[in-house]
Amino acid sequence: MPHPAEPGSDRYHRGNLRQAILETARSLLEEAGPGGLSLREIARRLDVSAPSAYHHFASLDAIAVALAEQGFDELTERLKAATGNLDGRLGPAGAAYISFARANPGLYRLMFGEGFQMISKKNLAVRSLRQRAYATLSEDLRKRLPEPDVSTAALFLWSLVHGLALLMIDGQLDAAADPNTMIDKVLRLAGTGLPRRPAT
Amino acid sequence: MPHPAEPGSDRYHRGNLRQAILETARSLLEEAGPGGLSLREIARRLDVSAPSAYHHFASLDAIAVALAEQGFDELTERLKAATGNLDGRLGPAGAAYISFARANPGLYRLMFGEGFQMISKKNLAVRSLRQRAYATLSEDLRKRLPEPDVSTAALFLWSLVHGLALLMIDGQLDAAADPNTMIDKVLRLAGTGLPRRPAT
DNA sequence: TGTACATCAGTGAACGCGCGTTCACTGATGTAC
DNA sequence: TGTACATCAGTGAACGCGCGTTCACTGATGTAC
Repeated sequence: MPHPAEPGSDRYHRGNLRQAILETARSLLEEAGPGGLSLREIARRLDVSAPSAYHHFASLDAIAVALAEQGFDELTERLKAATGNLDGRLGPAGAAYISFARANPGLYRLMFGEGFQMISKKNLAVRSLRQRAYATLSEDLRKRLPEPDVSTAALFLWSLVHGLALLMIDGQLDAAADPNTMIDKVLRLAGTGLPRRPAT
Repeated sequence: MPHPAEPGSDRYHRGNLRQAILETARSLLEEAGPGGLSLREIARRLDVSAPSAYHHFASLDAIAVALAEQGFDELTERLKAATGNLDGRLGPAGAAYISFARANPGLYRLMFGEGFQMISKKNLAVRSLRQRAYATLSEDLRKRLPEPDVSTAALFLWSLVHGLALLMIDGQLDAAADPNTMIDKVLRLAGTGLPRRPAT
């Protein structure tokens, strides 16, 4: 009996393949990066034929977009949790942002990275998700900063955490140092500014 | 006469194919991104057979590494030029860094981006180029900043310009604003730090 | 309760594609005599 | 100056690969009577 699909077994029939595809796609994304996402590999891991996915997603692109949506939801949630109670400190939000990226590097890259190699539709969809997320974040910043040039401050902060997150994800950093203290120190510098050179 | 190769013509025979491959690869890189680099496409554009490349490069990877090397050389040069005469201001160096990335987005991404999808050898080679570049940069910073925590300052600065460069390359920013003034404002914030929230 | 049937989530086979690389070759170049 | 020859940058054909997607199908599910 190859695939008897007894009721109660964990065969897919009737509904849970969609969910299984997303979960598997997500681990594949973390293992192989956005470029490694492959419908055939997902199907292989689920021990299911490749075309079966087409009953749940229009294309591989659609799967990637669904993952990116998950990612933006989760990131937003984490940031909300980090900024919730205190109302002036931005450090915790920055740390939460970077921690999300470090916990989900493949997903983070899908969300924010390499716009270039994406196929048309995915590119547009993901781009608009990004822009929505950014709008939310800077709206939030607006409440915490003096009025003039909020947008510069938002861009400054986003650049900083985005850059630091990617450098860490890419393993470009001193392996010796403790990541969390490094993040902490860098974010503190965002508050104080770079030290001036010693007066000559 | 299909390929008569008269002396003085711009046929490749004897030596200039290597150069031509690098140039074409570089424009392809800018058009299609690192993921779009393709030996066959390069050959096609040069109107040359694909295997001919193997007389000059061991593999497609080797071409990519050669491009990355070019990139690091050029970036280093630009930074040197920007920091040469003045000795305390970091703004010009930051601006030069970002300007390099904006002028060569594909190359910049090859150099610093998406480590994940690279094939083994290329990955290692490019990674070590990056680390070398970073070491040079922070060595230079060491001369411009008060001693304690130079490495934090270097990481702060690198994160900021890297993040901002990528956001601009990806076209994630307000298309309305003028890029150069935005860069300028953000870099100035790196000196002063974020404004404090209004005292309650 | 038992049978006929529509639904639709799954299947295997096949499509066309572009890729990096290998192979045995060819034919122009430039050198040795 | 003229001929024989080694070199080696180029060639076309072919390899095996993995991919996304389409197609006509099958067979279990759950519903209507």
